[in-house]
Amino acid sequence: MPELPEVETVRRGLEPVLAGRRIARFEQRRPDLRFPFPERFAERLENQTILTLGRRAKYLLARLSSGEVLVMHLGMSGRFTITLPHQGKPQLLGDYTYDTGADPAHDHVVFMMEDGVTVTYNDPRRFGCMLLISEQELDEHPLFAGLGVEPLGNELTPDYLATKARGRKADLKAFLMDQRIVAGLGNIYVCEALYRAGLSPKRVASCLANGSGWPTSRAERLVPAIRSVLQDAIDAGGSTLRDYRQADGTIGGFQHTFSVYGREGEPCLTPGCRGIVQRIVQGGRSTFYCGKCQR
DNA sequence: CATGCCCCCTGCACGC
DNA sequence: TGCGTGCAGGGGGCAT
Repeated sequence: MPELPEVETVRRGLEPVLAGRRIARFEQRRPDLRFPFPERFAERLENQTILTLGRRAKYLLARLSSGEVLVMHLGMSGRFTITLPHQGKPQLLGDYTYDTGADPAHDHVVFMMEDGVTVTYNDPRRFGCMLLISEQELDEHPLFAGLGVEPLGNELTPDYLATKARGRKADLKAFLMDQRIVAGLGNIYVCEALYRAGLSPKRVASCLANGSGWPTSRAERLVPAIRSVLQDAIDAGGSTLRDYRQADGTIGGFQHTFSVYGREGEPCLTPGCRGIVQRIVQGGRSTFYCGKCQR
């Protein structure tokens, strides 16, 4: 799944075809994804103009002229495909060129914009979701109320991490995976950030604070590690695992830059380190790290 | 409140 | 070729 860099990449890909455009028709092909689709979903979308396409954590937020916000999450396998209209040919829903290689059986939702551009949401595992929430209620909605800081914003500081980590018994991996602490990190980028910071994923989270609650040098290292790995990934257009593609059909390249993720048994890339990347399981999910240079 | 585990679902790689 | 197993980028819900 798309973690923050992939969602941001998708947002940037969709923005030019969605923002400022009216949804002419909307097609919903099944009753639900992770949650049931909203009541009267198509009615509430059709003829609305998408004012802006934003992102919070791993959620895409399409602000509509009606005052509602279309909230979209890609889960593990969600993706969008943009299809341009055939030249000189009326573009009808269901009559579009499918160009991603994805199984059309999992095309659950189709947006047709006023200019004939089609945006299709495909999600084999259906862990994604779409919700309509009024703009006023967005911040108080259960999905958003508890979210932690945006890692690329100004609020992620060593002080913040130390405050949140103080007294925590969970390990660093679980702490950073917790969306209530830092919103948008996932399995890949937590592993990569901990590598960049030289911190073991098994270390207790409270090691980010000292006895007085002030940040330790570990917290000081972790902040730039998180920021840089996310920014580098965004700059590379996200990571492409299996058949994930960007909204415009091109493929992100950050997976070629992974230092530890998916590299079990391979040599650590830290200059001079003779360690081997190992895979362990934490909270039921794979963690990759070098036990030699990540302490 | 914090923590850990299960589950939702499909596709794919692997070993036999 | 077929089949069983384990694994996959998330996160809600529940028991403890």
